[in-house]
This record gives sequence, structure tokens and C-alpha cells, in this order.
Amino acid sequence: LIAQIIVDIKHQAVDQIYDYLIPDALLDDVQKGIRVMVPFGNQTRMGFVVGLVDESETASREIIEILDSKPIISDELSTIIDYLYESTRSLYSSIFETVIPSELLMNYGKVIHSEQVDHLPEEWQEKFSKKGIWRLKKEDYHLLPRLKRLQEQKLLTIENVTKQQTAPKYETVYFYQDDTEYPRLHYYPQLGELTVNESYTVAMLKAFGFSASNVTTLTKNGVFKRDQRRVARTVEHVFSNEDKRVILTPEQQQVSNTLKANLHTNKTFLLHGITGSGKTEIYLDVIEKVIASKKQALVLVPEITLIAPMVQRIQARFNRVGLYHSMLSKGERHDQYHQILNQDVDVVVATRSGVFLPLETLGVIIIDEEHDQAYQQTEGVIYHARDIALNRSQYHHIPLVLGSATPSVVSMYQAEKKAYHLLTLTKRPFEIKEPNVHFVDMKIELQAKNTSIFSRALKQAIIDRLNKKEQTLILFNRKGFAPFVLCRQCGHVPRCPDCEVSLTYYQDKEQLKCHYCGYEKPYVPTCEMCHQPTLKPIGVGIEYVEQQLQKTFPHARVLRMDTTVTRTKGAHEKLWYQFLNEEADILLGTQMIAKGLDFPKVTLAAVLMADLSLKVPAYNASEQTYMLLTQMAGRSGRHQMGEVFIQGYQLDHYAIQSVEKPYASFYREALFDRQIGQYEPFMKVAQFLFEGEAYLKTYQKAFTFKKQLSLLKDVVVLGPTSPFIKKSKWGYRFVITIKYQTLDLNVIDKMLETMKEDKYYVKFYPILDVL
DNA sequence: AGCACGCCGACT
DNA sequence: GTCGGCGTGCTC
Repeated sequence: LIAQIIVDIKHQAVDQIYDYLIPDALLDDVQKGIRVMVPFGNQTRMGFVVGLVDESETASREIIEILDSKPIISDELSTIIDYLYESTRSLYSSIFETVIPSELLMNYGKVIHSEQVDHLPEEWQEKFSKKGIWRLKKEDYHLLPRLKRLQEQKLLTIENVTKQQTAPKYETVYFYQDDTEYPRLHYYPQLGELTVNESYTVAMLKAFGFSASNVTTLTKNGVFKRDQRRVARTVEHVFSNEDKRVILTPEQQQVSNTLKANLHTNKTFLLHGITGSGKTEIYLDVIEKVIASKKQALVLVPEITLIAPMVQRIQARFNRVGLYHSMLSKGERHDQYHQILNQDVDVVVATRSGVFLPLETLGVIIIDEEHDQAYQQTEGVIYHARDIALNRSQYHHIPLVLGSATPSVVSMYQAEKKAYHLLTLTKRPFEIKEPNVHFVDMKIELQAKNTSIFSRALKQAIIDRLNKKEQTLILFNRKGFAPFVLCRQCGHVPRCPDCEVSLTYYQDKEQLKCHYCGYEKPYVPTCEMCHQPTLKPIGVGIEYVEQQLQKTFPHARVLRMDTTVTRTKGAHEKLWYQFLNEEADILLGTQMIAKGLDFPKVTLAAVLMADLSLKVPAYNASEQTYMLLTQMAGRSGRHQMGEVFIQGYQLDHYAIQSVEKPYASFYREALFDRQIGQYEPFMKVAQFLFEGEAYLKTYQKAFTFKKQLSLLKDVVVLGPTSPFIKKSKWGYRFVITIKYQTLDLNVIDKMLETMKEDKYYVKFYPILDVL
């Protein structure tokens, strides 16, 4: 028997199946879908068993060991991997990395051991630990030839170490043996309280009155038997778990009944329910039926902020709830994954990457806030969680439920064409009227000599809320203190050395930072070009808004929420909780505050520079803007009459004006836009990103490729254009955009093949990214 | 990607 | 003669 293996090296040259012999000892254990360790050239590498065949001409070396007793790549996941390969042409090893949690991947390293550190070159001696161990860093690898020579002289040894990125957590437990003849048993009367065959942790034994040394002594004498038990790290949330079970309204009941009647179909449902119409109640009702029929439910939310409130609702009603997202610690994620792999959960709440989780008996997939662009993976292997979910719903023959108050244009179009089944919720269970929306033209404010970032009306409204002890939400969607700094003397703008994008100024940390690659450096007011102290932050970022809020409303308690302050674990929840507890009057945030928890005391929501996101050079900018504003408007007055202020300079765009109109009015305009521009859903859009060392040559390669593409029938080719991020660490960037109905990727593949050259890269982006 | 091998120039 | 840098070719 031969195992077909993909080795976990992300490189074109080795991205293929390798055949390996299976040693007799492992014959029974090697199965499709497990991870194994194999010799690969002079290395030992992890690999995935993707198939078993009887014969092979090339197999010559044996599998070293297996890492899983149960496949981590199910047959279903294999079909998803095939789908990802077909749609993206990414490397297989990259695809594996995308669909399995990083905790199952390996870290490879080298460790130098030496007992004669003092005989080694002086500059190396300090790198060794007391025990004579030196873990090589990547930048030390160039020393390897020298180290190898020293190894031959037996002064040191070089060891290759391979470690799984996270290990399971174990705890020590003790079992009481009541059949021992230990003579001093009567010293420990507490023993009588213990139950045989029950496992006790040290902490539990301490509660019975055993000291740590008691436990050691009793273990030594066989009264306690020690064992290791695997423990799952539990994930704590600060929210309560009270189940607010409500009786469904007739409208909700009807929608829910339709879904429950279709649990044995593979239909896709678009659940369009206005804000506050109770979509979550319907999810819970459907999940209840799924669990009752011994199946599992997968609930996806677009971002981490929304995990906690969703988990709270779900955990209040169901037991065995799993959760999965990137803010879990590595250990927690590892444990959640294994619980799910063992099918120990009934419901999983997860973000985008959770769409690959190994649930074997799926009964329904729910994608909440389906319009959110966070469902689109934009780096590495590009995919849309909706497409993967669609795949899985076909595989399991189960329904897929897409929920939204503002469905994406693409999904609504599918519903119109009857590819999706449209379900609509038009009523709010509590008779709350829609909030009043005020559009404030800042041009007029300026004419009235108001240079503040707050209009007079908004300022008055905030003061009013402060007096009434009600809360205010303010959205400003730009990070940092100022989007760039400018030298007033010579006009120089500090830019990222890699991306050539202007650096954002952060006042908190006195830093300049690149939003695209994360490059940062300290801010000094002296210009690096003309050496004059004339550098000044220009423009408005959220930190500036915070400063202005504090100046304008000195007695208001302001909380700021953006990626800078929510980077640490649990920070989101803490901030939400503080605001919910009325420890602040105003919550200022980037787009992350537009969704999530209900705040009963919020009666005012404001968006500053609402037209900012319309200026983004993306074909779906108006959709994104409309969604953001609508969500924000929905945050105000969920429990009492609310007001919404939308400030900006150019507010006559339909994406902004539609906020106070029904969804359908936005949808019509947007669809018309898409038709004129020939974008989704009428044409598919994909892009090719060229990156290369020399500016001109990169452009020429892109241009040559464009000419080749133009020969294809029914494909519109645009570009090459210079993208927003004009440089990367690989060099200069150019983008070619294509629009098409159908595309033969095999042909594209062959064309890309001819573009291959050292130091020049082309990447295919199958779904539209903002390049 | 990461490793060995082999060629070449620089330095004791 | 030896060391280290870099281009090339290979990995079941």
C-alpha cells in the first residue's frame, strides 16, 4: 500500500503529490486525511495523506510516524479543498493551511547542543543557555556551514526539532485505591470521604484537607494512583446567560415554520428582516429543531465582536455550544477544535474560518449579517464563506440560511432570480418607530463659521442626551489621529518604505504607522528631508475626534473603540460591557461599533464624514457605505424613540439618502449601478496582481499578459493600472482587472505559466478585492 | 522552501 | 590550502 502525500512546504516546486511506502507497523493506522511525518530530501516534514493507492513507480521512502488517529481532513473537506484549488489555483499546501487550524501545523527549528560552550567562538557563547542549548533564529541560519564543521569536530550537535504549534492541555488527577495495606491509613481520616474510581485534582484533594505533601506521600505508597487527564480550556464571557425566550410573533412563526419544514432540503434561504425584527429568535427556533433531530448547527457571524452576543443567546438555550474565532488563545482554539472534531458540540458559533470546521452531522448553516464583507477572505487563499457554506449545504443536503437587514446586492439578486428563497420579516415585535434621520451638510456649517467637526444641531443633540442621561454612539471610520503628516516647509509626506502609502499618525503612541503592512516608526516633528521642525499632522482620524469630544463636552465620559484599543483579548467585551453598564455617555468608534449588542439607553447615533467611505475606489463602495449607515441608524432607539445624525459634505448620493428609505429603494439603485458598470451580479470580476523588482518591466509583463487575455472571448480586460498600494516588499505593483461570465482557469493557468520569471510574481484574485 | 553540492574569489 | 558566498538542482 502506498500513501499519497502533500508536504507542507508552500512552494510551487514541491506543490505536488509524493508517494510514500507505509511500514508494516503503520499499515493499519495510515488513512486518508491524517497528518504524518515523512522524510523529504534531507529533512523531516509534516505531510497530509490525500490518498491511498496499491502501486507506485516512484515511492521509495517510508512514512516515519502518524500524527492523527482520526482523519482531520474528512471527505467533505477534501471536496472543499478541491473546490478551492479549482477556484483559486493556490498551492495545495496553502489551501491545507487555510482549511485546518494553525495549531495543527508544525514549527520547524534547529537547536544546537554543546557541552563545551567555552571552546566555541566567543560571540556565540552568550547565545547558549546554562544547559548548553541554543535555539537558532532565522537570522542565525547563515552560520550553519560553520556550525556543521564544529559538529564534525564533536564540539556540538545540531538537532532538527519539529513541534506542533499547540499541545493539548493535561492535568494531573488522582484515583483513590481503597485496597492498599499502607499502615498509616488512619492518619488520613478524610480518605473515607473519597469515592473509588473518581478522579480528583490536587485542588479538589486540598478541599478535603490533604496537603500537597500528603498527596505525594499517599501516591508514593500506592493509596493514590496518579494519572494525566486531558482538559479542555474553557472560554469565559462576561455576559450573563439568561434566556430571554420570547413567543414568536405570527410573522416570525411563519418564517420559522418554513425553514423547519425545509430542513431536509438543500435550499438556500435569504432571510431579510429589518433591524429589530428578531432574526436571532428564528435562528434559535430552527436550531432547536435541528438539535432535536440529533444534528448540528453552524452559525457564522462576520466578526469577533458579534461572537459574544450570539454565543450568549445560544448558550442560554442550548448546552454543548462551541465557539471558534481568531481571538481565542492558541490553546483554547486547539481545544475547541478538538471538541468539535470529536462531535462533542451541537452548535458552533464562529467567524469566517469556522466555515471549515469538521462538523460531521450538520443540520443547518446560518450566516448572520450575510452582506458583511468580512466573510470574504482577502489574503492568501481567497474565498467567500458563503460559497464554502453553499458547498457544504449541498454536501450534507441541508439548508443554508443567509440573514440580513440589508442583504448584499448579489444575494438579493439571487433571490429575485429564485435561486435563493426569500423570506421577509417586516415587523418589529416591539412597537418602536424608525428613528428620525437628519442629514447635516457640513458645507453649510462652514458657511455659518462653524469649523468644529460637530454640527451645531449634533452638538445640541449630544448636550440634550447628556442632560437626559441617555447615551450617544458616534461613528468615525478612520483610524489614528491623522491620516498623514506633512512638512509645512518642503511638502514632504512620510511614506511606508514598502507600500509607498502615506503613514498614519497615532498620537497615543507618538508613532507613524502603515495601515497596510503594519510598518511603524516613532514620530518626530523634524522633517527627514529638510530637517526643519515643521512636520504637522493633517486631516482627521478617530483619536482627533476623541480629543475634540473631550474638549467640546468636558463633562462627558467618552469611550473609544477601534482596532488599537481592542487588539488584546477580551477588550471588545469589556468595552461593550462598560458602555452597557452606563459607565460612559458616549461611545466613539470605527465601523466595529455599528453592529453587535443592543444598548437600550442609546437614543442618538451620529456618523461623522459619512461620505468618507464612498470615496474608496471599489466597485462596491456604495453598498458598503449604505450598509454601514443603515446598521448605525439601527443602533439608535431600539427601546425608545431615537435620532440619527448623518454629517458630511456630499450627502446626495443614493447610498446615503437610502438610509431613511426602504431597502428596496437602495437595492434598485445599486443594481442599476452594477448593470451600467458591468459588475457583479451581471459580470464576475477578477484581478491579477503583478509584482516585480523593476518598475518598467513589471508594467511590461502586465501589459503582455493583458494582450494575451484580450484574445479570450467574452472577457473584458482593464488595465494595467497602478493600485492604491503601489509597492510591496516584492517591488512595484500593477493590476489587471477582468470581467467575464465564464472563465476557463486551465487556459488562464497556461497563460500564467508563460509569465513565470525570477523576482516577478503574478497572483490571481478570483473574487474582487480592493487592490 | 530548504538543503547539498560545486564552483569561485579572498584571505591566512 | 581553507573559508564563506552564491548559483543550481532536487526532494516520493
